[in-house]
Parts: sequence; C-alpha cells; structure tokens
Amino acid sequence: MTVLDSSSATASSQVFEALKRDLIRGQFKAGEKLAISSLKSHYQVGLSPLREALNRLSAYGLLEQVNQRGFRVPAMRLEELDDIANLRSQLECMALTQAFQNGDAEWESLLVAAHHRLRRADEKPEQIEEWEQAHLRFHRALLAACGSSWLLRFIEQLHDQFDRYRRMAPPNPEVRRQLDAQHGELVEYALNRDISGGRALLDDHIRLSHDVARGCCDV
Amino acid sequence: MTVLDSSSATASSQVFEALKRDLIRGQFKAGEKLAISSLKSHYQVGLSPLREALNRLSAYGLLEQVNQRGFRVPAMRLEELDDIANLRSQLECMALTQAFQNGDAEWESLLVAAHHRLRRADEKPEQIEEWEQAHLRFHRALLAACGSSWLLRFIEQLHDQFDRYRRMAPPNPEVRRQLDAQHGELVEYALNRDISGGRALLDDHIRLSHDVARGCCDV
DNA sequence: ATCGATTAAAAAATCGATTTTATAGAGACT
DNA sequence: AGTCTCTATAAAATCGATTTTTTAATCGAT
Repeated sequence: MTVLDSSSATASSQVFEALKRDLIRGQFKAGEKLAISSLKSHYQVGLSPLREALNRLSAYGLLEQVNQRGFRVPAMRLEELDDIANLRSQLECMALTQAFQNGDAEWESLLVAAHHRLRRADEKPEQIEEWEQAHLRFHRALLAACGSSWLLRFIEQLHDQFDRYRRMAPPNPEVRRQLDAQHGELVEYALNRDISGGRALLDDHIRLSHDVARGCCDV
Repeated sequence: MTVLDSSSATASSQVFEALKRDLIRGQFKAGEKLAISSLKSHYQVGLSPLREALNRLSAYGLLEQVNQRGFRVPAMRLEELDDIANLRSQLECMALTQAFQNGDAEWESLLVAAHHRLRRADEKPEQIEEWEQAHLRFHRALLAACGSSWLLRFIEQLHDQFDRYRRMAPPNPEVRRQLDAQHGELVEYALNRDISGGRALLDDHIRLSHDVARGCCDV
C-alpha cells in the first residue's frame, strides 16, 4: 500500500506521480493489463482520480488505453528502445548545443550543484530512488538553458521512456563507474562551452546506457 | 450543441477528439478558464468522461491544469510560437531525411493520394475543416516513412500546437496559393528522393506559415 | 472434438450526489 | 478609502452506485 502525502495537490495528481514512478521503476509487468480495483486499494484513492491519472499517463505514453478494454502497460520492444535512444540522443545533442550557447552563470551554478547532489546520492547505494531522482535532475540541469521549453518537454518524456528500459537491467558497478565519470566530464565541457566535445560525450553516454538496456530487452 | 457520433468509441474519447478539434480551431479564447458545467451541456456528456478528456488534453499540452482551480486554455505567446515553429522545422526536416531514405513504393502512392485529396479539398473553400484534415494528413503522409514512431508523435503534437496559432490568422488567398504550390513541389522532391531540396522547401513552407501566424499573435 | 451461440460473471465506463476547496461579497475595523 | 475577516456562493474534486460492455463458461450442434 502506497501512502499519499497530504499536501495541497489533488488526489488525482498524487496518484499520477506515484503511478508514473512505479511504471518507470518497472513495478508492473510489461504488457500487463491494469486491474483498476486493485490499483484503487493499492494507492488508496477513489475511482475518479485514479481514472484521471490513468488517462493522463496514456496521453504521456506510459500506458496504452484500449476503448472499453481498460489500460495496459506497453510492451517492451527492442525496436522501440532503439528508436527512443536514437531520438533521445539527437534531441539532447540539439539541446546541449543551445544550452552551451545560451547558458549563463546561474545555469552553470545550478549544473554544478546538481552534479554535486548526484555524487552525494551516489555514496549511498542502498537508496536507488534518491540516486535516480538526482540523476534525472542532473540531466535536466545540463540542458535547462537551451531556451526551448517544447524541446525540454520532449526530452523529459523520452528520458522517462528510456528509463523504463534502462531500469530493467541489473546494477553493474563497472558501467555505473563509467557513467558517473561521464557526468563529471559533461560538467567540464559545459563550463568550457565545448559544444562538439559535449555532444560527442553525451552521445556516448546515452549509447552506453542503451547498450546495457539492450541486453535485457528480449524479443 | 455538438452532437457526438454513436460509434463504438467511448464518450470520453469522443469528447477528447471534439474538444481537441475545437481548441485547435480557436473556439475558445486563449487564456480562458473552461467552465466545466457549460462544456458538459455543450458536448452532451457527463462529468466523468469530460474530466478524463480534459486530463488527457492537459497531458497533451492543449490545456493547462491548475490544482483545485480547473482547466484553462493556454495563452498565446509570440515566444512560444517561435519555439514551436523552430522545433517543428528541425524535427520535420529530420523526419523528411529519413522518410526520403526509407520510403518505398507504398509510401509514394499514399503520399500522392494524400496530395490529390488535398487538392480536391482545396476546390471547395467553404469547407475549411475538410481542407484542414486533408492538409494534416498530407503532412503526415510526407513523413510517415521516417521509421521513428516517437519522432512522428512529437511532430504531430507540434503540428497541433502550431495550428492553434496558424488558424488565428485570417485567410489569405495569396499565401494559400503559395503554400499549395509548395505541397506539390514537396511531392516532386519526395518522388525524386531529393533530400536537400525537400528539407529546404519544407523549411520555407513552415517559415511562411510561421510568418503569417506571427502577425496575429500580439503581446 | 471443434465451432458457434447463449448466458453468467467480471470489468469498464458513466452517472448523480456529496464533499471539499476556491471565490466573491458584505460587514467591521483602522 | 483601504484592508481584513467572515460568510455565502460557486466551482472543482471525489465518492458510491448504476449502466454498459467485455470476457469466460456452458451448452448444443455439426
């Protein structure tokens, strides 16, 4: 049973966030059909806010809705992973270029701060969720200054999709070490405004995760 | 009062489609707060399917939801129009390249067919909606063979956003003539697999609509 | 045994009513 | 007059029950 906080947010948006997290974490089996009544008791909400959350999640692409047949978790397809990784790489390199061109001192300091928090989160390997959040925020901070809110929106969406695949892979300390090193290098490139270096590294960074995820995506 | 058809689609998805169309058509004032009860009577549906549709539309970006304060139509901002047009241009050129590389005979014939329907729709100027639909389908057909479903998804979303601005502009026969000519040329480039020519033209095509829309977007 | 139709059960979708929250307006005070 | 609080109203969000549709099981026929 997941307890929802009692902030001013509506029940609907709380379930949305909780369900989104769980879908990306892989708490549901790929291709599985969601049993609404069990979700109701699991997340402790009524039918209306739950259905509203499910509708938002299907518009976002983390669920599929079939008319009169409810909601299902999208299947994992190798072809789709490749599509997501490839497009993510292209869009993020595009954003990186603009961010390196437009970024100001404020952007730099937020990026350095996000990187610091990521390194700190790295120290406690037992709390994956904290690291995941710090990781997402780091990548957000890297591109935040790109100046295009629609580009950032699509990148965020692809990142969530990508993570759904990436998080299927078992933890690999060696890969993790490499990825962490790349995060540090990305900050260096950002501060030096080295666009071509940054693009190449970001591309490698995504490719490395992609290759790992690829190994766990059957069919 | 909008009458909904009686197909097998759920009330929820029918309102979604109808509302989406009306939002893009500019039937609601930009920045306006939606009065749920009046929507209920206008679209002749109950509260639940209506709210589900509104939730999907905000996840899609055609509405904004504020906690405990309902749904509102996003404001029109010149800055956002520029962002949308610019990103749309980049993503569509990316897709065009891939479509021209991957497209087969089936793609060619569907494109030619879509173009034909667009020209036919052009003949009856009184029925804007038919032309709009044919126009959307033509642009879909042009890029359909790009091979990336996520890229197509984002392009569709941007196209809808763009149209919300474009359709504010009053009809301009001269511009329309130019755009129509470009559609024909795009087909030519597609059949010849002329990627650089196609990209340049598609870029011009979007820029032309962008310039027109820009004139009607105050602030 | 397989296919098709019929029906019972389960699940999805929708409705109407209730609860909660925001908003606007009246009155009291500075 | 302006600001504050309180209250009445309106709107949003949620709940519980009903309706509709799908799914699964049963029976009969080929």
